[in-house]
Amino acid sequence: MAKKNVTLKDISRATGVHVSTVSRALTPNERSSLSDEVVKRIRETAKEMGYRPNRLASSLRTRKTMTVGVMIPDITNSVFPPIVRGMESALEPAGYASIQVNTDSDADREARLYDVLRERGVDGIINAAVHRTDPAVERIAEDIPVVTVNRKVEGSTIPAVISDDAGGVTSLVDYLSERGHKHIGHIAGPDTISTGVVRRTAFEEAMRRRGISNPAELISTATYFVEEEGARCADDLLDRNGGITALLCANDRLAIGALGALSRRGLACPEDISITGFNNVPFLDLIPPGLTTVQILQFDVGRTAAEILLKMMGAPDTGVPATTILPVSIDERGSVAPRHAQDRRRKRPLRVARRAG
Amino acid sequence: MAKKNVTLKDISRATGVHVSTVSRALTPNERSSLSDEVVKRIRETAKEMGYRPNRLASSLRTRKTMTVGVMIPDITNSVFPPIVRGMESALEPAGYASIQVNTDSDADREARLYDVLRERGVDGIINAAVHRTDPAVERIAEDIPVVTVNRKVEGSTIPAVISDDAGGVTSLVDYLSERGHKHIGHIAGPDTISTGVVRRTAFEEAMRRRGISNPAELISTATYFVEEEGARCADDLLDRNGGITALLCANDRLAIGALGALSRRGLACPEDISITGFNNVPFLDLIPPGLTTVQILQFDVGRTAAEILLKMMGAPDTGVPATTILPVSIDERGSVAPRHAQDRRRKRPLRVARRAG
DNA sequence: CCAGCTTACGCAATCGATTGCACACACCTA
DNA sequence: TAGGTGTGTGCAATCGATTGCGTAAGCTGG
Repeated sequence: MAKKNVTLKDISRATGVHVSTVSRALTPNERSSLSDEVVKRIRETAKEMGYRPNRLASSLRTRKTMTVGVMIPDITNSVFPPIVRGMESALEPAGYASIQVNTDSDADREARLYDVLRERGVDGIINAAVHRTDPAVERIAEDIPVVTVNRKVEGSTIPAVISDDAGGVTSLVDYLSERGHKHIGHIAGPDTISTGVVRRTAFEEAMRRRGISNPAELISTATYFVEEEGARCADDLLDRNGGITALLCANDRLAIGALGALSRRGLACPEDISITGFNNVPFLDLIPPGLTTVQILQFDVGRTAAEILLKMMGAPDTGVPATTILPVSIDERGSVAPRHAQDRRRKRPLRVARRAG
Repeated sequence: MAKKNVTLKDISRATGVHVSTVSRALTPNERSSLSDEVVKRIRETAKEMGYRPNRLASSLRTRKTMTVGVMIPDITNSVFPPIVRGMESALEPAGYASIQVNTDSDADREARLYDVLRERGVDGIINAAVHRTDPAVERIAEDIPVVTVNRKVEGSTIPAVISDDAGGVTSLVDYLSERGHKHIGHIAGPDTISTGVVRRTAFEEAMRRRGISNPAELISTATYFVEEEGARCADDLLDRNGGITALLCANDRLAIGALGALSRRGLACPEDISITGFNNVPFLDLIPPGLTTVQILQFDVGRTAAEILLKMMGAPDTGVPATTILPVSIDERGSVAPRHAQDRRRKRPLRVARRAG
C-alpha cells in the first residue's frame, strides 16, 4: 500500500555517488565541502524522486528527535488551548513537532506520561501541569531540558514562564478598595499549585497593607480549580463572614462557581456581592454580569516558554532566565459595583439572617 | 547530562547471553521459544538496570512508530478539546502517542503538516479538519490509515465518525415547528465543510416537508464557523426576510454571533426571535438566554474514531464501518419561545421599520 | 619534479532493536 | 549407533541516515 519511500541509497544509485555524499549534499551545513555541480545534481534528482528524509533513522543516529513533549493538566480547560497555540507558533517554524499529553493532575498518570515522553526521546518538555513541589519533574529536568509554563516549581532551577499573578491580585485588591470594598473574601486556588499560593500570598499582603491584620479569615481554599469548589468556598466564606462585600477568586472557574452559589442564596452580583476572576477565558465576557478579571497573555506565555526551550535545546549551557514574568491587565466588566451601591440595595433582613445562621 | 540509557547490549553483557536473546526475552510473543530460566534472569536484570527500550531504534526496524497524527482546525475552538480527550482515551492505553497539529483551515499549512506527520512516520492520522472535497487527505489515505472525525470527505472511502447532523437539524425544525414557528431562518455553515452542507440540506428537506417550497430564501451561508459570520448572516436574513421568527444556526458560535446581532438591532431572544445552536460547547449554558442546542457526543466521537483507526492500523484489511454516526439530542434552554408569545410581545413599529429598511 | 597541501568524495562504523537462519546439543526411534 | 526431531541460542543482516577518517586527484611552491 505505502509507496516505498525513497532513501539516500536510492538517490545514491541514481546519481552514481556514494550515499554519504548524498547525505552531505542534502545537509545545508555539510554542502560546503562538495563541488557545486555534484550538489546541484544530487539535489535535483532528490527532488525529482520525491525524497523525504526518514527522521527516525536520523534521530537514531543524532539522538535528536526534533520533538518536544507538552504536558497539560486538561486541554478542555479553556485556559490552555491558547497557550498551546502559542507554543506551536514558536516550535513549528523551528522544525519541532509536539506530543501532547493530559495529566489530569494525577500523579500516576504523570509518571507514566513522563515515561512515554522519554521513551519517545523528546528533546525537551514544556510542562503546564507542575505542582508547587514536584520531584518527578525535577528528576526529568536533570536529563532533558524542561520549561514550566503558567506555573512554577517552588525553589527549583527549572525555567518558568508565568504571568504576573501577584501583580494581578494586588491590582484587583486596589481596584476593589477604590470602590469602597473593605471586607474582601478570597477564594484561593489549590495550595499544591504555585498559582494558588502566589495569588493567595499576594492577596494576604495586599490586605495587610490595607490594615487587615488577619486576612486568613477572609480566605477559603479550593482543592481544585473547578466550578464546584468555587461554589463551595463561596458558601463557606459567606457563612463564616457576613460582612464580605466582594469575592476575589483565584481564577475564572472558581468565580463562575461562586456566581452560581450567590444566585442559589438569592444574592445578586454585583448588587449584593462583587466578584472578580483571573485568566479571562474565552466566552467569559458573554456570561452575565460579565466577570471583571485579570487578562493574562496566554498565547505569549506559551510562545515564550517554547522560545526558551528552543534556546535550551539548542545550546544547553546558554543562560536562560530562571523566571519570566509576563504582564497582566485588568479587564473591567460588570461584576464589580461600588460598595455604597451595594449597601443601598442590600436588604437588611438578609444580613441579619446571615449573621444568625 | 543525560544518564546513559541502558540498551539491549548492556543487558546482554550483564547476563552473558546474546543481544538477540535479550530482545526475545523482553518481547512477550517471542518469549515462548526461550527457557523460562533465561527469560526470568534477563527480565530481572533488565528491571534492575532500568532498561527502557529505545522506540526509535525499534521503529526504524519495524516501521511502526506507535504514533498517530491528530489534525485539528484550531484547538482553541472549544468543540475540539473534548474530542481530543476522547481520542487520547483510546490511543494511550493501546500504547500510542499523538502528535497534534492545528491547520487553521489553511491549505498551505495543511500540506506542510501532512509532510510533518509523514516524515515522522505516524502509523495513522485522525483528521478533524477535512474539507468536503479534499484531495490532499485522499492522497495521504492511500499510504496510511486515516479516519476523519466530526466531518467527512464527500464520496470518499475514508472512514468517518460523525454526529447525526441531519437528525439533529430535523429535530430542531420539528421542535421549532411544534412551538409555532413557520418562518425559520437558517444560518448555514461553510459549504466547503461537510457539516455545513449536511446540516443545510437537512434543513431544506425538513422545511420542504413542512410546506416551504423554496427554503433557500431562508438561508444565509457563513464563510467560516465564527461569531462574526453568525452576526453577518443574522443581519442578512433579518434584512431580507422580516417574517422570520426563529434562527436555526449551524453551530453554537454562529448562534452566539446571531445573538449579538439581535441585541444590536434592539431585538430580544427569545421574545422577538428564537435561536438554536449546534454542538453544545462548554459554558454555553451560562450565556443568556441559554442557547437551545444539539448535544453531540464529543468525547465519544473522538474515542470511536481512535478505536477505528486502531483497528485499521492493527489489521489493514479488516473491514471497518465507512461512516459511523453517533446520536445527538436536543438540549433545551431558554433561547426558544413559542411563536404566539413572540407575536404578543413584538412591537408593531419594529416590524414596519424592518420592512421599510 | 617531487614533497606537501587541498579538494572532493568514498568507506565503514554507528545508533539500538528486530528477525530469518544457522547451529549445537539433547533426546528419541529404528 | 546412525539418523531424525526438537529446543534453546547465537550470528549477522537490516532499517536509513550520519560522520570520522581515509585517500585519490589536483595544485602549489621551492
